[in-house]
Amino acid sequence: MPELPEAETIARGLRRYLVGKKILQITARVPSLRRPLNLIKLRTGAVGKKVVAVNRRGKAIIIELSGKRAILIQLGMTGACKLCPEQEALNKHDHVIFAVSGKLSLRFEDIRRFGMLESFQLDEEASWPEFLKTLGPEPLEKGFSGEYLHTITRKRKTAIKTLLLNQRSVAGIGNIYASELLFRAHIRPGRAAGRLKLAECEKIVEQTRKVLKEAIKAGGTTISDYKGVDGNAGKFDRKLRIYGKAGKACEACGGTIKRIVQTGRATFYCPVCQK
DNA sequence: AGACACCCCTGAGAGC
DNA sequence: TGCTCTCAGGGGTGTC
Repeated sequence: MPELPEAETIARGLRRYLVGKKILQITARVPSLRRPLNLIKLRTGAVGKKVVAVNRRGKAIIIELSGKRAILIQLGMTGACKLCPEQEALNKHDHVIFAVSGKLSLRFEDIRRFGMLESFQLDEEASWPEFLKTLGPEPLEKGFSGEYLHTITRKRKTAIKTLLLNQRSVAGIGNIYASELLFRAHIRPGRAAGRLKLAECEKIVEQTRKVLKEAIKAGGTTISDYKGVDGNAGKFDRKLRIYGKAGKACEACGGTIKRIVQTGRATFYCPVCQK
């Protein structure tokens, strides 16, 4: 499900209600998500601690706690964080429940269980989840520039879309926005990354920023099951120009939108507009 | 090193 | 109605 804009929307929602609250207890209703849940480590790291901040890194949400502890939440394909009154009935796929002061309940719901929850020490990089250590620059920050993209792509034969999906290149771009931003940048997803000119890399960076910012404004994308902390769906799906539109007319040129598969993931593009 | 295929899991929708 | 098949926003692992 969630890419950067969805994670950002969730992080903002959590921040608003969670900062200053105390984690009272953590319970799990399944033994594992993507990996076995280390409930003991989660509890030792978080129970009794106060929420200091809620941040986002790429597609992941980081709940910062007192004592420099933190919880990393990776949403996977179908993960969602919901905040509700503690007495509210549990849903079938509410897998991990955080009891929070003020009679609140933070619930991690995840139909496909591709998500991950990990506890770590913020000021000890050695304790960080591997995923965090290797994550590329934030696409909305200065580190992600045309020059950066140009540099890391030299001699790379990988398709540009595949490279953008790799979280080590840049953090937070997922399958939907990868198609959308390449459409807006007029670049074919199958182009060898190493053959892109500096000006094209700049265009990609510019359109990445634009599309992500627009999506954050709209509260994320809803394909089927994305929800914000309050259960509200995002509205960006109404703004998608290319994703999921195979066989339909390109809004820019009227040409027919194509669907291809790259490393097992669907890609959509306009063969006329994108070179 | 880097580029893939495959796997984890449930549910929705299409087609028969 | 109910079966079977395909597909789905992520990312870790193993193999060539």
